Amino acid sequence: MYSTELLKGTLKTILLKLLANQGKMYGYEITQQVKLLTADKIQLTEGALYPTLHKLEADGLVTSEKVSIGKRVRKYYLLTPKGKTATTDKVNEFFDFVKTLQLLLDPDLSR
Amino acid sequence: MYSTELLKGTLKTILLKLLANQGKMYGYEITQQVKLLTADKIQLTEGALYPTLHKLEADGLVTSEKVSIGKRVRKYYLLTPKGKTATTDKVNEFFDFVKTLQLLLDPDLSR
DNA sequence: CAAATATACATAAGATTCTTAAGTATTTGC
DNA sequence: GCAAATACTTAAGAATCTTATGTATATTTG
Repeated sequence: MYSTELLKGTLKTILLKLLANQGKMYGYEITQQVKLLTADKIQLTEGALYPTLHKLEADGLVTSEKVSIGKRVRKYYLLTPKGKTATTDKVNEFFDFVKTLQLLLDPDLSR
Repeated sequence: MYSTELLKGTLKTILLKLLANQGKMYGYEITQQVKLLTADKIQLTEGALYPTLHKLEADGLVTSEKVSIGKRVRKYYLLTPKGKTATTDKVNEFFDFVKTLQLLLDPDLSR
């Protein structure tokens, strides 16, 4: 587990990219996928996840559809066209940022 | 320039590593170095920088010494032993985090 | 030489984003 | 049947950033 201050600023990017890869996902599924894919190193908390999903929806990057499973309701999220563009932009920006940070944090690698 | 939410969580790491590389630096010098080394892509704001330096000092990771330049006073910061350990830890943690995020953001690279 | 720009630090108000916590309810496994 | 897992929501508080303001000295430039 990381000192989660690192997660700040990358949560939206993670969510968008997962949706881009998987088509559609619901909140709980996202937490499990992230836990699995990162070998427990990143564990999303509900208090961060759900408000962020709502924000993405409010910003028009995702839409949601409710699906009843028995008496329970799952809320699936999927990317809008605007969301697809945003995903590419944000992922690129992240890797660019990392490259830039390497100039500061690891001068040997950037020679 | 990046959507600065990415900077969150990495500012302390940047400051510590710069001090580790350069021995000692003062605030304004840090802003200029970062601007230069990142080709203007990262520009630290004073409102973020100075409180963070104060925090690092309060946490015992750096000490400061004031140096008079004419009538003006520069405040140099330098790492404590505790700060040196923290620098290594934080830089390692950052690169580990990036590696983990690649599992999520760029599945092709992690095969 | 006056005005603009650069150097240098500090801090407060507000915004954003996270953690922690509490609440509600259904389903599965033992 | 009871614990754990599934599933979503929201509120209070903490942390970290931006924007803005304040103060002051030094240098550059027209």
